Amino acid sequence: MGPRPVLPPAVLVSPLLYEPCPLSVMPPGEVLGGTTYYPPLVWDAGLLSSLFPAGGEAAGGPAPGLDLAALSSEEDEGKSSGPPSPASAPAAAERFRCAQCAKAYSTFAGLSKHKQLHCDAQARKCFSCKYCEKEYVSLGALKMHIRSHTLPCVCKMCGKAFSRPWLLQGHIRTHTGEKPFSCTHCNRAFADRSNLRAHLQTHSDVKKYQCKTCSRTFSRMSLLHKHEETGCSGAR
DNA sequence: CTGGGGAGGGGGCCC
DNA sequence: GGGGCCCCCTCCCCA
Repeated sequence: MGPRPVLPPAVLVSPLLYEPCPLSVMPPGEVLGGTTYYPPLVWDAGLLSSLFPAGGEAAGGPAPGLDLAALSSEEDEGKSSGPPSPASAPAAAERFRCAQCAKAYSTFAGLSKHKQLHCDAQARKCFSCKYCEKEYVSLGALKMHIRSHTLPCVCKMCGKAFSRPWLLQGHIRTHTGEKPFSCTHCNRAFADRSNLRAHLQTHSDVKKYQCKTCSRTFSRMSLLHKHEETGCSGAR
Protein backbone atom coordinates (compact mmCIF):
# COMPACT_ATOMS: atom_id res chain seq x y z
CA MET A 1 0.00 0.00 0.00
CA GLY A 2 1.22 3.43 -0.89
CA PRO A 3 1.26 6.44 1.38
CA ARG A 4 -2.13 7.29 2.73
CA PRO A 5 -3.63 10.50 1.38
CA VAL A 6 -3.48 13.37 3.79
CA LEU A 7 -6.93 14.83 4.13
CA PRO A 8 -8.38 17.75 6.01
CA PRO A 9 -9.52 16.42 9.34
CA ALA A 10 -12.94 17.92 9.74
CA VAL A 11 -14.55 17.82 6.34
CA LEU A 12 -18.22 17.15 6.79
CA VAL A 13 -19.68 14.92 4.16
CA SER A 14 -22.98 13.25 3.69
CA PRO A 15 -23.11 9.55 4.46
CA LEU A 16 -24.57 9.17 1.01
CA LEU A 17 -21.33 10.21 -0.58
CA TYR A 18 -20.02 6.73 -0.59
CA GLU A 19 -21.23 3.80 -2.54
CA PRO A 20 -23.50 1.67 -0.45
CA CYS A 21 -22.30 -1.86 -0.35
CA PRO A 22 -24.27 -3.94 -2.78
CA LEU A 23 -26.15 -6.71 -1.12
CA SER A 24 -24.67 -9.20 -3.43
CA VAL A 25 -20.99 -8.55 -3.25
CA MET A 26 -19.91 -11.85 -4.60
CA PRO A 27 -19.01 -11.93 -8.24
CA PRO A 28 -21.43 -14.50 -9.50
CA GLY A 29 -19.81 -16.20 -12.39
CA GLU A 30 -16.09 -16.20 -12.41
CA VAL A 31 -15.28 -16.23 -8.73
CA LEU A 32 -18.14 -18.29 -7.46
CA GLY A 33 -18.16 -20.70 -10.31
CA GLY A 34 -19.09 -24.24 -9.56
CA THR A 35 -15.51 -25.32 -9.69
CA THR A 36 -14.51 -22.87 -7.02
CA TYR A 37 -16.03 -24.44 -3.95
CA TYR A 38 -17.40 -27.78 -4.75
CA PRO A 39 -15.92 -30.74 -3.02
CA PRO A 40 -14.80 -32.47 -6.20
CA LEU A 41 -12.13 -29.81 -6.49
CA VAL A 42 -11.23 -29.90 -2.85
CA TRP A 43 -11.64 -33.46 -1.82
CA ASP A 44 -8.85 -34.62 -3.96
CA ALA A 45 -6.67 -37.58 -3.28
CA GLY A 46 -4.04 -35.43 -1.65
CA LEU A 47 -6.41 -34.03 0.92
CA LEU A 48 -8.01 -37.35 1.58
CA SER A 49 -4.70 -39.00 2.11
CA SER A 50 -3.64 -36.23 4.43
CA LEU A 51 -6.82 -36.59 6.43
CA PHE A 52 -6.83 -40.33 6.48
CA PRO A 53 -3.20 -41.26 6.26
CA ALA A 54 -3.79 -44.95 6.75
CA GLY A 55 -6.27 -44.91 3.89
CA GLY A 56 -9.26 -47.10 3.28
CA GLU A 57 -10.67 -47.04 6.79
CA ALA A 58 -12.81 -43.95 6.43
CA ALA A 59 -15.92 -46.10 6.38
CA GLY A 60 -15.31 -47.19 9.92
CA GLY A 61 -12.75 -49.91 10.18
CA PRO A 62 -9.70 -49.53 12.40
CA ALA A 63 -6.56 -48.33 10.78
CA PRO A 64 -4.12 -51.13 10.23
CA GLY A 65 -1.17 -50.89 12.51
CA LEU A 66 -2.75 -48.18 14.64
CA ASP A 67 -2.07 -48.44 18.34
CA LEU A 68 -5.64 -48.20 19.51
CA ALA A 69 -4.87 -48.84 23.13
CA ALA A 70 -2.51 -45.92 23.26
CA LEU A 71 -4.88 -43.62 21.39
CA SER A 72 -8.09 -44.42 23.18
CA SER A 73 -6.72 -43.45 26.55
CA GLU A 74 -5.99 -39.98 25.25
CA GLU A 75 -9.47 -38.71 24.38
CA ASP A 76 -11.46 -40.64 26.88
CA GLU A 77 -13.39 -37.61 28.14
CA GLY A 78 -13.29 -39.16 31.60
CA LYS A 79 -15.74 -41.87 30.77
CA SER A 80 -13.41 -44.73 31.47
CA SER A 81 -11.00 -44.13 34.27
CA GLY A 82 -9.66 -47.63 34.43
CA PRO A 83 -8.49 -50.13 31.91
CA PRO A 84 -11.35 -51.49 29.86
CA SER A 85 -12.50 -54.93 30.80
CA PRO A 86 -13.58 -57.37 28.12
CA ALA A 87 -17.04 -57.55 29.65
CA SER A 88 -17.58 -53.79 29.66
CA ALA A 89 -16.37 -53.34 26.10
CA PRO A 90 -18.37 -55.60 23.86
CA ALA A 91 -17.35 -55.88 20.25
CA ALA A 92 -20.56 -54.15 19.10
CA ALA A 93 -19.51 -50.94 20.85
CA GLU A 94 -16.47 -50.67 18.56
CA ARG A 95 -18.16 -51.12 15.22
CA PHE A 96 -17.73 -47.46 14.24
CA ARG A 97 -14.32 -46.03 14.81
CA CYS A 98 -13.08 -42.49 14.20
CA ALA A 99 -10.32 -42.51 11.64
CA GLN A 100 -8.75 -39.46 13.26
CA CYS A 101 -8.52 -40.45 16.91
CA ALA A 102 -9.61 -44.09 16.79
CA LYS A 103 -12.36 -43.56 19.31
CA ALA A 104 -15.02 -46.24 18.90
CA TYR A 105 -18.80 -45.93 18.80
CA SER A 106 -21.57 -48.45 18.69
CA THR A 107 -23.61 -46.47 16.18
CA PHE A 108 -22.78 -44.55 13.06
CA ALA A 109 -24.73 -41.61 14.43
CA GLY A 110 -22.52 -41.53 17.49
CA LEU A 111 -19.43 -41.53 15.34
CA SER A 112 -20.85 -38.83 13.11
CA LYS A 113 -21.59 -36.55 16.03
CA HIS A 114 -18.13 -37.11 17.47
CA LYS A 115 -16.49 -36.26 14.18
CA GLN A 116 -18.64 -33.20 13.76
CA LEU A 117 -17.78 -31.88 17.21
CA HIS A 118 -14.19 -32.92 17.69
CA CYS A 119 -12.26 -34.54 14.95
CA ASP A 120 -13.38 -33.02 11.68
CA ALA A 121 -12.08 -29.51 12.26
CA GLN A 122 -9.39 -30.15 9.73
CA ALA A 123 -11.61 -32.19 7.48
CA ARG A 124 -14.24 -29.45 7.44
CA LYS A 125 -11.61 -26.92 6.35
CA CYS A 126 -12.44 -27.62 2.75
CA PHE A 127 -13.45 -24.42 1.02
CA SER A 128 -10.54 -23.07 -0.97
CA CYS A 129 -10.00 -19.51 -2.13
CA LYS A 130 -9.50 -19.04 -5.83
CA TYR A 131 -7.19 -16.08 -5.35
CA CYS A 132 -4.85 -17.46 -2.70
CA GLU A 133 -4.02 -20.63 -0.86
CA LYS A 134 -6.36 -20.10 2.08
CA GLU A 135 -8.93 -22.67 3.05
CA TYR A 136 -11.98 -22.29 5.25
CA VAL A 137 -14.31 -24.54 7.15
CA SER A 138 -17.45 -22.92 5.80
CA LEU A 139 -18.62 -21.27 2.64
CA GLY A 140 -19.58 -18.20 4.63
CA ALA A 141 -16.06 -17.80 5.96
CA LEU A 142 -14.68 -18.22 2.47
CA LYS A 143 -17.08 -15.64 1.06
CA MET A 144 -15.99 -13.24 3.78
CA HIS A 145 -12.37 -13.86 2.89
CA ILE A 146 -12.94 -13.40 -0.84
CA ARG A 147 -14.22 -9.93 -0.06
CA SER A 148 -10.67 -9.06 0.91
CA HIS A 149 -9.76 -9.77 -2.71
CA THR A 150 -12.75 -8.20 -4.44
CA LEU A 151 -13.08 -5.17 -2.09
CA PRO A 152 -16.71 -4.43 -2.85
CA CYS A 153 -17.15 -1.42 -0.55
CA VAL A 154 -15.88 1.70 -2.26
CA CYS A 155 -15.54 5.18 -0.79
CA LYS A 156 -17.13 7.75 -3.05
CA MET A 157 -14.81 10.47 -1.83
CA CYS A 158 -11.45 8.92 -2.57
CA GLY A 159 -12.26 5.70 -4.34
CA LYS A 160 -10.56 3.52 -1.77
CA ALA A 161 -12.08 0.08 -1.55
CA PHE A 162 -12.68 -2.11 1.47
CA SER A 163 -13.70 -5.63 2.13
CA ARG A 164 -16.46 -4.89 4.62
CA PRO A 165 -18.98 -2.13 5.12
CA TRP A 166 -17.87 -1.30 8.62
CA LEU A 167 -14.29 -0.92 7.43
CA LEU A 168 -15.58 1.60 4.94
CA GLN A 169 -17.53 3.24 7.75
CA GLY A 170 -14.36 3.66 9.74
CA HIS A 171 -12.64 5.06 6.69
CA ILE A 172 -15.43 7.56 6.12
CA ARG A 173 -14.68 8.93 9.57
CA THR A 174 -11.24 9.91 8.32
CA HIS A 175 -13.05 12.20 5.90
CA THR A 176 -15.68 13.48 8.30
CA GLY A 177 -13.46 13.78 11.33
CA GLU A 178 -16.07 12.00 13.40
CA LYS A 179 -14.62 10.47 16.57
CA PRO A 180 -17.33 8.66 18.47
CA PHE A 181 -15.05 6.85 20.92
CA SER A 182 -13.95 9.00 23.84
CA CYS A 183 -11.46 8.27 26.57
CA THR A 184 -13.04 8.61 29.99
CA HIS A 185 -9.70 9.60 31.51
CA CYS A 186 -8.60 12.46 29.27
CA ASN A 187 -11.59 13.11 27.01
CA ARG A 188 -9.51 12.43 23.97
CA ALA A 189 -11.63 11.05 21.15
CA PHE A 190 -10.94 8.41 18.57
CA ALA A 191 -12.55 7.30 15.37
CA ASP A 192 -11.79 3.67 16.05
CA ARG A 193 -12.61 1.58 19.09
CA SER A 194 -9.41 -0.42 18.79
CA ASN A 195 -7.38 2.75 18.88
CA LEU A 196 -9.25 3.91 21.95
CA ARG A 197 -8.48 0.60 23.59
CA ALA A 198 -4.81 1.01 22.76
CA HIS A 199 -4.94 4.52 24.10
CA LEU A 200 -6.50 3.38 27.37
CA GLN A 201 -3.40 1.30 27.91
CA THR A 202 -1.38 4.48 28.13
CA HIS A 203 -3.36 5.45 31.24
CA SER A 204 -2.56 2.16 32.90
CA ASP A 205 0.47 1.83 35.14
CA VAL A 206 0.81 -1.83 34.33
CA LYS A 207 0.55 -2.33 30.62
CA LYS A 208 -0.98 -5.35 29.01
CA TYR A 209 2.11 -6.76 27.34
CA GLN A 210 5.00 -7.77 29.55
CA CYS A 211 8.56 -8.75 28.71
CA LYS A 212 9.26 -12.16 30.21
CA THR A 213 12.90 -11.26 30.73
CA CYS A 214 12.80 -7.87 32.42
CA SER A 215 9.10 -7.75 33.36
CA ARG A 216 8.78 -4.35 31.74
CA THR A 217 5.29 -3.78 30.40
CA PHE A 218 4.15 -2.23 27.14
CA SER A 219 0.88 -0.88 25.87
CA ARG A 220 1.15 -2.72 22.60
CA MET A 221 2.30 -6.06 21.38
CA SER A 222 4.32 -4.35 18.66
CA LEU A 223 6.22 -2.33 21.26
CA LEU A 224 6.98 -5.48 23.20
CA HIS A 225 8.16 -7.18 20.04
CA LYS A 226 10.38 -4.25 19.21
CA HIS A 227 11.75 -4.32 22.74
CA GLU A 228 12.53 -8.01 22.49
CA GLU A 229 13.98 -7.75 19.00
CA THR A 230 16.33 -4.94 19.90
CA GLY A 231 17.66 -7.11 22.67
CA CYS A 232 16.25 -6.99 26.16
CA SER A 233 19.02 -6.17 28.60
CA GLY A 234 17.24 -8.07 31.32
CA ALA A 235 17.06 -5.05 33.62
CA ARG A 236 14.25 -2.54 34.00
C1' DC B 1 14.92 4.56 20.02
C1' DT B 2 10.52 4.72 22.24
C1' DG B 3 5.80 5.61 22.73
C1' DG B 4 1.61 6.66 20.85
C1' DG B 5 -1.97 7.81 17.24
C1' DG B 6 -4.15 6.66 12.75
C1' DA B 7 -5.68 3.44 9.61
C1' DG B 8 -6.79 -0.92 8.12
C1' DG B 9 -7.25 -6.33 7.92
C1' DG B 10 -9.00 -10.84 9.40
C1' DG B 11 -11.42 -14.19 12.25
C1' DG B 12 -15.11 -15.17 15.26
C1' DC B 13 -19.48 -14.43 17.56
C1' DC B 14 -24.22 -13.10 17.76
C1' DC B 15 -28.65 -11.92 15.95
C1' DG C 1 -26.55 -18.07 5.75
C1' DG C 2 -25.60 -13.16 5.89
C1' DG C 3 -24.65 -8.87 8.07
C1' DG C 4 -23.13 -6.24 11.91
C1' DC C 5 -20.14 -5.91 15.38
C1' DC C 6 -16.23 -6.91 18.36
C1' DC C 7 -11.65 -8.14 19.31
C1' DC C 8 -7.05 -8.68 18.21
C1' DC C 9 -3.49 -7.56 15.48
C1' DT C 10 -0.33 -5.11 12.22
C1' DC C 11 1.76 -1.43 9.73
C1' DC C 12 2.98 3.27 9.11
C1' DC C 13 4.01 7.66 10.65
C1' DC C 14 5.31 11.18 13.81
C1' DA C 15 6.77 13.56 18.15
